[in-house]
Amino acid sequence: MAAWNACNIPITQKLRASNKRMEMKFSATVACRDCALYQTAKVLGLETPDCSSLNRVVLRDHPVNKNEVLYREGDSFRYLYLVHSGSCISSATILGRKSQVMGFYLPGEIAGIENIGQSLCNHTTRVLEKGSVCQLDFLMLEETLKQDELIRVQSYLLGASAIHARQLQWERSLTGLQSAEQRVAAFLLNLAGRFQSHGFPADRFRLPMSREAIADYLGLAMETVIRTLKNLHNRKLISSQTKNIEILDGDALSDLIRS
Amino acid sequence: MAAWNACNIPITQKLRASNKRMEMKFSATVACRDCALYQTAKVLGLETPDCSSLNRVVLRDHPVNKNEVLYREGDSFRYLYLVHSGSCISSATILGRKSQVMGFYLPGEIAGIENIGQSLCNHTTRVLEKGSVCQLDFLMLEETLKQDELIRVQSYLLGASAIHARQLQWERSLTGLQSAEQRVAAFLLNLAGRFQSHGFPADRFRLPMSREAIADYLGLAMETVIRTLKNLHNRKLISSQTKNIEILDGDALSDLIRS
DNA sequence: CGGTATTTTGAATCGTTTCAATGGAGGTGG
DNA sequence: CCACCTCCATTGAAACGATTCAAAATACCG
Repeated sequence: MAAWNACNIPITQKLRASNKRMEMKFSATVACRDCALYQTAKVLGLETPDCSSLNRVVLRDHPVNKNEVLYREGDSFRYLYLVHSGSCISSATILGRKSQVMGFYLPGEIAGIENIGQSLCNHTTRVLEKGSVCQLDFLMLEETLKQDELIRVQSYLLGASAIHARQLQWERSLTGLQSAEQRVAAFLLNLAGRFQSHGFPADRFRLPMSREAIADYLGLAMETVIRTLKNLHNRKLISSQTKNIEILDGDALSDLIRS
Repeated sequence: MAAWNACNIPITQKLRASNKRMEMKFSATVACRDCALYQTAKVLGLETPDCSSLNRVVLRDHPVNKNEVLYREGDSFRYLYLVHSGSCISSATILGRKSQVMGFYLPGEIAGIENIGQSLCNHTTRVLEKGSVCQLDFLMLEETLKQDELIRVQSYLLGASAIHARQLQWERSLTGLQSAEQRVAAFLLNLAGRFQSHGFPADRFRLPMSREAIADYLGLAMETVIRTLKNLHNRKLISSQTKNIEILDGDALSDLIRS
């Protein structure tokens, strides 16, 4: 299926190619605290199993429930949330309008990364599917970590931030896709690529978000999203039953976007 | 007219509030080289009239002609272009499609800022209206500048990069505006705010770009942009004759977006 | 003052939205 | 374990708005 879009960079492997990616269960499973700490250290590029210095930075590995708010628009920015399992949705009120869905955070991605470089949060992020997140104290980072750890973690976050900027640029280019079919196809391929880059199967996944959220994200009406998915299903490009998606012909989906 | 959108931060004043903004002529005027160097130094936050160290970083103040290409998609990223006069348009081929307009650079803004943190250019930027730009050698920065100069320039660029990210986020939210009228209104207000933040009048300006470019940028057909402008003109919200725009009722335009 | 590129206008088509009503899934409590 | 309730997904039909295609008018540049 080649590269589906320009945004699918494995965050967890960006800076350390030799870093064996951790295995994450897709459904919500609350790992033991020590294990979570260890996983987080690995993700951040810290090899030492002795990650005692992380104890003050990684505040907690935290089970989260549906609709729980991680941070709210206007909050002062301090924490990052590494999504271990479950998923999140972030929205913002830009242009003075009603809140619009700005993006989704899948397992392996970092909620709050969009705030780096700013003092206030500009999104509201809430939990879509219950799971667990690791809360990192961004301010504490600089004070606590050992010099070499700090550099590694910082460069990791810088990389993650660049990845987020690319995702944003990709989203911005959705405006150029006029037809609902193209937008939905692009959306599915983007999700597939992100799942893949975090170690999950690309052609078979469960949509964490509602049809309404997809519609808002893509700038379409909910009914249009539904009809488009059904149409793609009937043409055997995908299999779609409620939240379960299977990509049957990724190349054809790519062609849709290009035409 | 209050704040029109969340992206209107005076780049030239972001980090140094006490920095008197330089006067720039709107139409193309090629300043003498020394003068340009001095202006550039001021914009970057360097007070010393002795900016000899800038000589190796600011390669040249360079008159540019319409359609001239500053950098091309895939080029290795090295230079930033401070737009002194004239304006630029940047486009990219995302999602494997035909090139899409991704944004515009007005006088006082920095073309190439979107590449910071990446090794390759991901946009193609060309000149819309002839003018002059200052070419900065981004790689040379670190090697050449004195320590305190380097820090000041770097933090300036970081701030500019954050501003670009906010503009990108604003553009991303265009997807949420369904009607052509809302998109055009948002576009005009965004332009007005950017002109204002760079020291130009907000309610009376000349569109640097063609109707076709606006249409591509907003994800509309060119004819729709024309008809929408005409409609806003007839309703006396704006005055529009070819490239000359006057905003007659900014509040009403804001209301359009909100409704 | 030409010649070209851009802007403007009109009319028909197409696709998306909207509104309204039905169907189904998941969660809670008896 | 089932009934119930609520939220979410689905379907249909009508209306609206943007696109498309084609032609004319106007601006811009050398």
